[in-house]
Amino acid sequence: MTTPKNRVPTITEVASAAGVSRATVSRTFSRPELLTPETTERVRAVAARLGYVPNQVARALSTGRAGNIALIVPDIANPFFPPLIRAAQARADEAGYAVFLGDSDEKPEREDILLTKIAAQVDGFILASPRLDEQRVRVHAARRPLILINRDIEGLPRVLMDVDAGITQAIAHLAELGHRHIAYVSGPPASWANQQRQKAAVKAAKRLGLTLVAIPANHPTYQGGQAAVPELLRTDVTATVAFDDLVAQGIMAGLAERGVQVPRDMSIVGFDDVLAARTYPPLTTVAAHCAEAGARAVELLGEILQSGRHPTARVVIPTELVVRATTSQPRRRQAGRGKPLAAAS
Amino acid sequence: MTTPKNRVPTITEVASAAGVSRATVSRTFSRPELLTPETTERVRAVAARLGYVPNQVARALSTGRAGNIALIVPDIANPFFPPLIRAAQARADEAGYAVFLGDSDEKPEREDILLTKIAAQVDGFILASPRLDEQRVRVHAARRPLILINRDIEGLPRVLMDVDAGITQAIAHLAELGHRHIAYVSGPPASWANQQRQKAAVKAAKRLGLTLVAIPANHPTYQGGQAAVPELLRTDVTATVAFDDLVAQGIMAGLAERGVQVPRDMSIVGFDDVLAARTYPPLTTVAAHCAEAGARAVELLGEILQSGRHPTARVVIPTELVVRATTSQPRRRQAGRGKPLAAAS
DNA sequence: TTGTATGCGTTATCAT
DNA sequence: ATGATAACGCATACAA
Repeated sequence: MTTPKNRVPTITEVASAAGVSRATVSRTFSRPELLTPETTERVRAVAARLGYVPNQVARALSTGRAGNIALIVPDIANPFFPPLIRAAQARADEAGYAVFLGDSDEKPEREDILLTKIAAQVDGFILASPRLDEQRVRVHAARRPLILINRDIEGLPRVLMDVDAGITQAIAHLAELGHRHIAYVSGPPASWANQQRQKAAVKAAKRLGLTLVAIPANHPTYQGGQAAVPELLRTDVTATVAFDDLVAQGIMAGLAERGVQVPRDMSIVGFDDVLAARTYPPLTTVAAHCAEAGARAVELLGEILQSGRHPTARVVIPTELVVRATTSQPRRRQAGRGKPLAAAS
Repeated sequence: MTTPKNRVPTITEVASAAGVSRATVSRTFSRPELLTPETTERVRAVAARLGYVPNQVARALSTGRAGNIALIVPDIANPFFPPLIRAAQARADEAGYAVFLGDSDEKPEREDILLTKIAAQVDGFILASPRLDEQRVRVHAARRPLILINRDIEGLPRVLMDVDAGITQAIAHLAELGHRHIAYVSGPPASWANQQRQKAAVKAAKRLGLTLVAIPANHPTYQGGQAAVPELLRTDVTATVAFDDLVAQGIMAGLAERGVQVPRDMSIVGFDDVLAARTYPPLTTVAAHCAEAGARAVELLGEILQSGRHPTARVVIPTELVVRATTSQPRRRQAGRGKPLAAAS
């Protein structure tokens, strides 16, 4: 009824139907304070009857403001991102922005392409855990407001996790339980997040007099964690801190396959807290509050877009250890590691 | 170097720099076959030097084609969607489309708003598991090409899962193991997907002479599944088919809390296969191939946009049972349920 | 308070 | 094969 044909009416049709100029219709939707309440109301009524909706494309071309933001992530399917995306989306929505989602598939060059391709369609970018090199990031940031998540580049607005606090708590927790030898199973070496976490782990371990070995997981995935288990078992560690929850989960699976019990034979600590209590046993992990990170990034971007200013804010989100059930005291005899079940008898 | 200032050059600047008309520059990027190879190359060179990128907004306004598609989902954080989104995103990218992501937060009215707000900026929609009522969906579909995922509305192009096949296999599998009383823990009653699955379960159970009780999980989440457990234990079922993997996982957690062992005391079957083997024990589930659904939906939309035709395709993606470790024969004595541990002694 | 006229960057129509 | 020019739908100086 409201829309006789498939086409949505334009501002011109509303104007003539309401007996006003196009400018008045425009103002009705963009700057109603310039109009008499009566006019606005009348125009609104006509517009509603006709099913008129301001054309955002035309608006964008005219004003230079797209009303959109872009969120670019390395892998949507990584459980770290959905909560972040969800929260960002919700905040953007409140602020009246629609969001483009880009998945770079962990490839820096894909990030670069996405960034340039949609630049004209968005007012700003949020780059989550970008793999792109610093120089390129700066180039893009020079064109449009750009917020970084999980990457600390001087001079750019960014939202970070307080990795140090969480990791320190985790290592202290393990030390308190009596662990002396622990492993850090790392994520992508090129990842800033990984470097931060590894560095923090090394520092905390040193301070507490623990030995820490780093074991690479080629990919920050379940499979990556699983694949790291053989090398993990070649060491004599009694506890493992994983790059993230996904890797931790993979490690747990790999251990289970080999009959190594968690936490009896090996304590595990994850990072991110995105699996909640959804592992078995429920995972002890460092909560990174990724949803909050997403929300804060959008807020930051919104402020920049509103003010036109360019504050190089550096938001740090606190992290903290959440102790669940994958950590406990090490077994008495740590000697015969490598064949833990045999050693137990 | 390539970009002296923050602003990207317009077609006019490229034109004058290359000593050609704006039309020629335009053709260089949209219809190069109309130009001499020499001209295209020359213009391209100048454009590259200046850092020119065609402005998609202006393009959209001029052509009516936005070069974008919208993907709307009820909840990004539901593990069913990330693989779907990821696959859709990848396909869209190949076809040169950027994608808007909308999260309706399971609210029909939010879907409605998103749909109308973004309409002008996209060439078509993909609506995954829409909660919106059929009439409204049709209204939107009349304006722009719209593909449905997980919703069967006559006359609209849609991508569905062959729920019947998977559920039938699941029930048959349980029957074969010796289960006689099974439960279906349902998802959102308003959800078409839930109705399909429940219907299929009822039908399959009847055919095999099993009794099936339906137990509601208010929300299709981990918590929802967990909350359904008390009611589940009040019945005398020995096996449960859950609305989806998330609910199944919640049920497993709820059972574990109460000392009910899976699969010894209760067999569990999920749906979707999005948790892979990431539960403990690894979940027996119906694989729904949601990534493929996302990809197919984009392909379908692409075809429609290319051809301008409006084929009301109905793509059905096969599903099949994946047996892992949460299903086994029922315990001998089923009498004293409700306090399964006591009964065991 | 409202109307008039111009421009946003591009494509498409019509010439040449 | 290329150039001139009018849309596309809207916002906004400027005028009234």
